[in-house]
Amino acid sequence: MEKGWGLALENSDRVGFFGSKSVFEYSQSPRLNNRSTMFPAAPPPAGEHAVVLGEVDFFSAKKRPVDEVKKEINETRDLNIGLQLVTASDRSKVDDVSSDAEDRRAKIEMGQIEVELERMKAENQRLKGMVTHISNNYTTLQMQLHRLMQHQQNEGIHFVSQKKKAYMVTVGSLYMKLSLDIVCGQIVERKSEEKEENGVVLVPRQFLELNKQISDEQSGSSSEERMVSGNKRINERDESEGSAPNKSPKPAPPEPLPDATMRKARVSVRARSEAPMISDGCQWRKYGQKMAKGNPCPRAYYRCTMAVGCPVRKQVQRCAEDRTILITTYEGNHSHPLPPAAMSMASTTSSAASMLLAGSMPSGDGGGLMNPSFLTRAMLPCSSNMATISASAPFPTITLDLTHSPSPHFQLPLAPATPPSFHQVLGQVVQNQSKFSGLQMSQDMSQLRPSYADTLSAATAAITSDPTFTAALAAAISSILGGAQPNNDGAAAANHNNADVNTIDDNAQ
DNA sequence: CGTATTTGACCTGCGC
DNA sequence: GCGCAGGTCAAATACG
Repeated sequence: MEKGWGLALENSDRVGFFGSKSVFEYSQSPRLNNRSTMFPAAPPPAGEHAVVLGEVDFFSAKKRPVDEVKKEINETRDLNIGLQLVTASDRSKVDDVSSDAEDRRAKIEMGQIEVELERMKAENQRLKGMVTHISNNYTTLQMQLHRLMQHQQNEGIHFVSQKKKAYMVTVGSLYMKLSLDIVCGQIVERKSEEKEENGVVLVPRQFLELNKQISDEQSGSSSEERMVSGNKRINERDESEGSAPNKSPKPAPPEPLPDATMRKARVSVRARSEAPMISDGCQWRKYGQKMAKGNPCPRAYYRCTMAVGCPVRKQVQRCAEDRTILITTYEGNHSHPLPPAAMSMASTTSSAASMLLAGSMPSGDGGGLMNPSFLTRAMLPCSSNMATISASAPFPTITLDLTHSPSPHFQLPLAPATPPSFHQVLGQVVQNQSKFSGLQMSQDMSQLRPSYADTLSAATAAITSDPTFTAALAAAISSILGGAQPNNDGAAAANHNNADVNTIDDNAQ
């Protein structure tokens, strides 16, 4: 429906219209029985002016009485689209009025756009403020991390003692356990020499499983026999895939056993909890319980029931020496989507398994630098009371100890019945990795035998550059950010003499 | 009645 | 080869 601008001639009953192209005069014609009619506008009498009054429906107006149309025009005055005086006799002026009215309409629309623009500017400003705030927080955290790294560098590394399957080293006030014997072929050879001197077997079975290339170099040794025996169960399960027979003098195939490794990689969590089981976001079904030797508390076996056929299992057992500590050991990777609350756990086990698997990968550097012992050192160095790799367990096991307070910067209170969340655990691991990345050798390192110092240097370089560890760490971090739910639980503040066989404290005594 | 837990039996690996 | 220990299975039982 076209609308035109209503014109009124001052001191006249006549009403005119003009649209975008034409100008008409509208009035009642006595000649047509006073019916309203539209005809081309005649010039107004001299001295009269046409006044743009307001907007009116062009076509419907001509069928209505003049007074009614005039009334409608007047009622639209508040639209503020006219009121410019022009000389009706000057057609060009009328055209100008038309053009000007269009401009005014455009200006109104422009005004609305400007209002919207202002609103968007304000919103943009608010979002900019948020970005700045987040950026500042990020910078602050980065500086804190940098200070932590520098602090750790100042603490240095000190060789403490040699144990049967590992070497005890302290980083600052914390212990770390190094499986130096399986770092690379050269170190293994040195261990063979030491074996003659000390009569000890230094190669943990599970690590040999993951690094057959190294073990193959020790053909005929007792270590290999242990490896073969330890692999028997895995090989039997993989017989359908054509694995090499057990106890064969022939070298094992160079390819690792990723499935078996992933299946056997474990993540053990120590946490103070009165509850029978820590809440990890998954659904579990108990399928067995056994009394373990040396522990009056039974060990319960659970399997994941969130999906049919999910291979993930876990064991729950209380620590023999301190029954307030609940030891939960996870094994395997979920074969189904996980709820956010379970993402951190799944990411942890998956990352651990990935890193252990990476340790089994054949390496072109002549010995597989990124083997599981590196993971040990990656997790251990600055928080051996936080995360350890077990050298005595039948399978590679990462132990996250939440019963200690490894760092005042990350110390969080823990209610006795509420275990810490894995977001905190992983955050600690991230911190540890950061600290280790900035690790430097102290003067005491020069007192070590060269092979150990070299090994530690190599370990540092490997961990800081290894993409697999980075990827695993990224997975853990993304799970923290993506699946984390706020949890104020924390690690226990009190120091505790950890007596579990899988932890470093016990081995260090 | 369906589901979860308990518990003794069984299997397997490993040391002696 | 035997015995021990860890791990799993499955029938019996408990529970809602």
